[in-house]
This record gives sequence, structure tokens and C-alpha cells, in this order.
Amino acid sequence: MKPKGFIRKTKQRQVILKVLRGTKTHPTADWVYQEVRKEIPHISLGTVYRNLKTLSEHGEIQELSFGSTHSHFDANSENHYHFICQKCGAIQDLDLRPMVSLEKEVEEETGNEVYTHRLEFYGICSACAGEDSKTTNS
Amino acid sequence: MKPKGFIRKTKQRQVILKVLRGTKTHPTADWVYQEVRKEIPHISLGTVYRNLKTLSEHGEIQELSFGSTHSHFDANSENHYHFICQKCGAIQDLDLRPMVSLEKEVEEETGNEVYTHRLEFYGICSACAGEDSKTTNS
DNA sequence: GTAAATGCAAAGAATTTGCTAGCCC
DNA sequence: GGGCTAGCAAATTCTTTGCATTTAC
Repeated sequence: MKPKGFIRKTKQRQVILKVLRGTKTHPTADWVYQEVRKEIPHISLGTVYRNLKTLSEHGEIQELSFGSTHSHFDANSENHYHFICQKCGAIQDLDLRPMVSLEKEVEEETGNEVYTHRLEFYGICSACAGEDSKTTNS
Repeated sequence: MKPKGFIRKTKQRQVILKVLRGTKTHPTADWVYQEVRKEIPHISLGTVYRNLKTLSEHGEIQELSFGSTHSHFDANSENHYHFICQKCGAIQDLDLRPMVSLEKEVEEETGNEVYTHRLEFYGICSACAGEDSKTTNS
């Protein structure tokens, strides 16, 4: 959660971070890999994975793992909430203010140290809902 | 989210459900497999996976996927919140009342249909925190 | 009787890891 | 120069799937 030691600035790492910061989507490791390859064709997938892991350990980015098998990454490392469409898989950022006070509440209830929390909403996004009405009579 | 058609009651399925309801932990598929094998030694892992999937599709159980690579399952299909220890991986149920009103808020903000939400707290559980103080001076 | 479920094993997919060479500080 | 990183590929791990057989309703 807090920076562990120093993190070296390699070309690969910087491009990965740039790519991640340049999108509003919440891409998978493989998507990042494909994008970074446009700039560093010889980068390896393993390097991308290692860097994504390192970066999230240092709090530079956030790893999100929802129901799916693979993780998504988010360059916005501040706490914010998401909506996930169960039909098309889209991930949207929400404007709700993070309810930090809840963390204190949980600390008092459990005696644990709470560092962060995550809130996700699941449903059908407006785009998919439109199509849904066609298939309602199934 | 809502029951889809009929679900056949096989011996395997019933034991899986029983095992899951008989624990307060949030076991992985493999743990369930090991437990069920005590009663049905010849059950296959594939069957366990298939049933866990079926059961969660029918709303009988809940699939939880946190940061880790593998899913955990919860026989409590009502919405409730969790605390996850980032050191030992323990998962605790919390007593916080589900904030259903948030779902409406998100619906209004986004225009999406929200069916459910999930809230998780991350940190260090009290047991691990005790040990932590020994290694603070690293 | 028939559709759905099981067992078994093999396939799949995402991620991690070992090792050598190279680059950052 | 020393150690953190990259590259490459093989290995791991969790999960899914095909097919023949069995079972629930």
C-alpha cells in the first residue's frame, strides 16, 4: 500500500504507465501489452505483467479483479467506485464520493486495520438495456 | 440473477450445497472438492466446478472473486460485505447493513439498471496486525 | 424416455517464474 | 559496478470442455 523502497524508471515501465494513463477504459494486461508494443515492439508479455504488478504494489496504479478470469488495471489510484455491465462487460467509473468513514466503522467492528475499500455495482448498462427489451419475452 | 428454469437435484449437487452451507469460511472450489470427496469419493473436480457455476447462476450461492487468482464461494446468497486480510488472505463477513439505496443513486447517475453491489474492505486483520509489529522495523 | 448431469481426461487461458544478458543509478 | 529489469520460454494454476455413460423426473 505504501511505496516499498525505490522504483527504477525503465523505458518499458514508463511507457506502460503512459499507456495506462492515456485511457479511460480499464484495460487488461494483454491490452496494455498490445498498446505498448506499438512503441516498444520487443517488449515481452512477462515484462508487462511484472511491471503491472510492481506498479500496483507501489500504489501507482490499481488492479481490479471482478468476476472475470482476468484482471483489469486502472491508472487512477485514488479510491473510486465502478459499475460493471453483466452483459457487455463494460466498466464505468462512478462519481460517488468515497465513503471513507466506513473504513473506521469496520475497524471498530472488527478490530482489523482497514487500509482501503472497494465498491462495485453490477447490472445492465443503458446501452445493453435498450437491446434487452427486445428479448424480454423469452 | 433470477432462477433460470428448473434445477435438477443430484446427489453431488446436494452435497456440494450442504458442504458450502456448513462452513463460515469462504472456500475455494478445490476446498469444496476435497470436502465433498469425503462423502462422494468418486466425484470429479469438473463436476464441482460445473455445480458451483450452476448454483450461483440460480442464486443459491455467491461467487466471490477478490484480488487472488481463484474464486471463493459463499453459501450466503444475500448481499453482505466482506473484509479481506491482505496478509493471510482471510475473508470475514461484516455486519454492516447493505446500503441498497446506493443502487438507486447509481441508477440515477448513470441510467444503468443496477441489480446488486459489492463492498469489500482490505487491510490487515487483528491476528496478523499483532505479528506485524515485530517486523515493523524492516 | 429424455434431457440434464457425471466422470474422466485433455484442452484452455491467464499469469508467474527461472535464467542470462543488459540497463539504471 | 552492483543490482534491479528485460526478454524469452517453459511451467503453474485455476477453470472449462468434449464425449460416452448414467441418472433424475
